[in-house]
Amino acid sequence: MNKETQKVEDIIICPECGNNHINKDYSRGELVCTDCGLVIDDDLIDQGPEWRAFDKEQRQKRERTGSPMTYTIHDKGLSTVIGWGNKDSYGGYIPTRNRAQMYRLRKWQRRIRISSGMERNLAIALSDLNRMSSNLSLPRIVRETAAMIYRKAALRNLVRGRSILETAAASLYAACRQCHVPRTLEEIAEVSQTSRTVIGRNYRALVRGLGLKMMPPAPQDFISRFCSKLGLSGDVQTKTLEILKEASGRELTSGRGPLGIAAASLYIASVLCGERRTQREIADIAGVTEVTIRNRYKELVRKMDIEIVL
DNA sequence: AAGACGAAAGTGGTTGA
DNA sequence: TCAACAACTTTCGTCTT
Repeated sequence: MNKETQKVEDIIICPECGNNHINKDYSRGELVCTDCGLVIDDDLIDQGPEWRAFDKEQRQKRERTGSPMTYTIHDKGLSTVIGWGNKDSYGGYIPTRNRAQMYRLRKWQRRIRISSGMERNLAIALSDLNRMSSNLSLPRIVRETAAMIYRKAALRNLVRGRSILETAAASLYAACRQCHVPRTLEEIAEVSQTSRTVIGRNYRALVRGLGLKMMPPAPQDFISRFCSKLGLSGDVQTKTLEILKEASGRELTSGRGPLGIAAASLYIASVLCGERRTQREIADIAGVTEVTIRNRYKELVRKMDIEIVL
């Protein structure tokens, strides 16, 4: 089909004046005859996207429905933005002499959007949060939780006097734990350009200041991740969880680092299932030392009457 | 040769006076 | 502010597979 025929097919004749100067105004959903001004169809449906998107980025740019409300944008993605087209709300063009005024309006709109110090603070923090959780490929729910925690912290003036980045990292750590997708302090530190110690300190301040009820991380929560990193089967995972259940039933887990417990039970399970990994391999993944695994697993084996043959 | 073992000293953070 | 403290790490020589 060449351009010529396509053009012909698109012509709509105005029933009022018989001309074909019809203007489709998708932004207002109207078919208007530019000669006599008759609105032919005010219920014009914009059928499907007139654009094509080849990748996610393009689609995000072109999609007309906005994102759902989210805590990860500092104004929850709900603020008004003055559009850039030089048209007024009736679709008419804005005269040149008013362009400067429009420009100033847009400028102030932007400034109001990120006005107070807190808004600015939030904007920075949330972009940090986003970057860090991307690097850790954390699920959306964790990002939202982290953003919410940071928001609360900001509202309670817990950020002033602290580094935004550190507080953001601490929020993320807290969110991970709350959502039962724990990351170690090391892992958070890794992507946050700060130290484990500092994040830990800020985290504690956060918990105290917001009255968050945080349970110590459960060893169970680490298992699936460690297993997949070690290339261990579901059997091992199941076995590990069994061991952990038994161990916590016998009060063998309290007062011990959950990472050490997780690593030790994983080691035991890997041996029992005939998919043995060395203490060193597991230690590296879990972020503890072989010695800790050794101490924990000896203890578990002794107190739980597990027979282990290396 | 690699892995497991365990003793001993060191580390960083918490707690309580 | 400081010392005691528990959990964990580092280090290293020895034993096991």
